[in-house]
Amino acid sequence: MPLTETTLMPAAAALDTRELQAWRGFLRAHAALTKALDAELEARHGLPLTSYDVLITVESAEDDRVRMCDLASSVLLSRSGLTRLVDRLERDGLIARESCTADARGQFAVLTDNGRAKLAEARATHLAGVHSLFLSHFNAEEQDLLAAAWARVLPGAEAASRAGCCSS
Amino acid sequence: MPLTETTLMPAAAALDTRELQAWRGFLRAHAALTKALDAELEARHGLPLTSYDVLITVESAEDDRVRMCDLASSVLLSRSGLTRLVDRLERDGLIARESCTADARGQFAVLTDNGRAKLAEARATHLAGVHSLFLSHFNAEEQDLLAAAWARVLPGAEAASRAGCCSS
DNA sequence: TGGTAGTAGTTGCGTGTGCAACTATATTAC
DNA sequence: GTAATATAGTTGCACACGCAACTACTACCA
Repeated sequence: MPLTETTLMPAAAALDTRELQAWRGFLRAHAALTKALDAELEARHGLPLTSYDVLITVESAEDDRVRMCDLASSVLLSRSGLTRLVDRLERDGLIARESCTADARGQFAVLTDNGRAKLAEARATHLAGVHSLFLSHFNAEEQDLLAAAWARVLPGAEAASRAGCCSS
Repeated sequence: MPLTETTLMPAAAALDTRELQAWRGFLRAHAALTKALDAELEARHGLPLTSYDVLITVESAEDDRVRMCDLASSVLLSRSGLTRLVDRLERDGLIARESCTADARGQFAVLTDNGRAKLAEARATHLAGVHSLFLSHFNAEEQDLLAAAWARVLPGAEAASRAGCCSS
């Protein structure tokens, strides 16, 4: 239980209820949304959310192919994590690897026909889920506010996450 | 498309840029924020974010003790995941287990003195991080808007995530 | 040209997590 | 009181992920 006032650190006051609801709501909303969307995609199409993410990223790229390193940063995975994920998608026939002629170190992840078909199925499910569970709660103006909010938060957050530790 | 009621729209069109920024920004912001906050807590106090979450939940409970199952749902972990996490915290001397006299199946996770001390250290770091990376980007009114947004999203999202699949 | 530094991708290993099965206790029905 | 069912917590297992080390290649520089 709360005992003494916080020590002599800067800005160490506990969060007030407004802050707490803004922050913890954000965390809970993310957890619930990703869990629900992942479960739905998995149940209806046997496709985890991360795999869907890869497929849609590849599909939206020029010529249905993306370099592995670009893909990794797009889908928020480490390079090794992406290697393994693409291994699975290749095993399932949804993605193929093609080597890059311009840079012999490079590999492209390329969408196969099966991958395109699977994505066509899954996209409707996923978009409907994102709409009904998230976007439908906001009108256009509110969506703009959210987008603006992330635009303010993201630079600092991504810098801090890359740095490993935010200066202070 | 700012649909007002949750109309069952089948063939969902692709997200427009406003929707995309609201949704993907949310995902990226969460990933970056949790990664940065976790790394900072780990670097400065050797405490992962999930462990911090457990400690603060226990501390804010009556008598510094919480039943395992309540703790699991508070920190968004499965029961088995929580068992293992509490194992680690017990090994590190931050949490102790005490059996529950009222229900012989039950266990309490109890904060130890070391746990309380560690939490006192870590709290300042974490709160400063949450402020600087997230809350500082919003004034009080905007924080209220965010809180209201999560209040709208959460019931449906948590219901869907519990159901396993939100049969649209 | 040769040497050094940097980058792309993969692999070995450790870790944190969920699911399903299990034990032990509680609750309800009869 | 006993049987059927539900719940609390733990354990076995599988899996997805990150880090660090490694190979292969590219880029830069003197």
